Amino acid sequence: MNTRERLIHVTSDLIRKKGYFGTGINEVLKQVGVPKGSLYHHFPKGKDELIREAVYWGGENQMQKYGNALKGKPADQGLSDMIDVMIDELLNSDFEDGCPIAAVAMAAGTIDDEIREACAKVFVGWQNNLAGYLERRGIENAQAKAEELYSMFEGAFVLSKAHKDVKYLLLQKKFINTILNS
Amino acid sequence: MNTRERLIHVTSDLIRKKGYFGTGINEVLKQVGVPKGSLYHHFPKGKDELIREAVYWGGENQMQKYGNALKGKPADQGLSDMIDVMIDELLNSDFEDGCPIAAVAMAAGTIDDEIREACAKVFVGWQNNLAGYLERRGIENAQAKAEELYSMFEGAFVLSKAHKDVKYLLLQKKFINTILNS
DNA sequence: AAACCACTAGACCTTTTGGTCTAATTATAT
DNA sequence: ATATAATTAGACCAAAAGGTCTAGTGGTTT
Repeated sequence: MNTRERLIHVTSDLIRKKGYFGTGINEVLKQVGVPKGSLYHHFPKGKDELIREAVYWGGENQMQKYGNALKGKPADQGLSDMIDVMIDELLNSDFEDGCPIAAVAMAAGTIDDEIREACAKVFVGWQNNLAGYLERRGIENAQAKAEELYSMFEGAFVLSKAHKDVKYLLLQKKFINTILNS
Repeated sequence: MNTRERLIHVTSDLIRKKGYFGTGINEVLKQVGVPKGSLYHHFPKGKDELIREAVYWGGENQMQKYGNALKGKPADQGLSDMIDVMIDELLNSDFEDGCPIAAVAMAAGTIDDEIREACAKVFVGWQNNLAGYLERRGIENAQAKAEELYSMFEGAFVLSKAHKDVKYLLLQKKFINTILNS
């Protein structure tokens, strides 16, 4: 893997744990093992550009994980497995890895607006992807339901991380059909 | 208002905008207009102690706002008005003011665990408060529904802030009765 | 008045932050 | 082989971070 990609991957990992302000350029450099010059060669605009790319990459990476969980399953089962993806990420990281986008999005309004837009685009991409999936399974109001499901999951992700307890994500499973059949 | 309270209020305002890492002691000091000595007199353990107190105060302050919105109304109307509290906060701050707890909670696992616990306690307090409210209105499974509603609202708060668009919070209103009657 | 207390004041310290800049190196052409 | 471009290397910088420490101020209490 090349330097540029490694910088993005490490940054993506850090921002999901610590957000925009908590992610330092020097820490990224140390983890990747490259000097400053490399970073500013690949990302001339510095930290903001790096974080923006990490948001996009983290978003696509996560969408693939969700896609794999959904693929070829009935809606309720697919969504339940999607929740398991989030649960596993929390458990496998001792509750450090939350949503790869949310921690940065929280600082929206106080940081570069292009980064906020990147977060928003990722969220929309996820929602549209899920809406298509639901539509293909004949579910009505698929777009609104996809948006609602992501609201629920996003909130439960935050609460489960804060409590170091996956119960909030597990609770979502009980409401999947409530939403799908509403 | 005394110095200690002003420090807490300003810190609470800052952490809801920028989270734990984005909130600097020097900025708090500048906004309150007091020197370092005052801060370390009132909060000998420094930043972490100040943030913890700000989390608790912000949590109680927010619960009061929610309580006022709910008070003396049927459940669906109360919850709808509670959502309006969040919407107003976003609109009145040009989408800078999100949940007063979530931005700090996102960094849980990488910061002082007592702060994470403070966030968790605030969330539980909110949920219990809402559960009691629902129970008093004869709603079954009040605790689970209260937890679910907060998951939904918390997620929608994040998404609406990221999009600079209150549509996600507005969408929650359409699902209030879906949850209450489930 | 004297002692004591809570609090303010801010200089100062170390470490870290994001960023710039110049040299050296490595690939890729020709 | 040589010129050219891409990349790495890291010293260096100003600003900001969180924190410590000593003086001083102002009000109570005795």
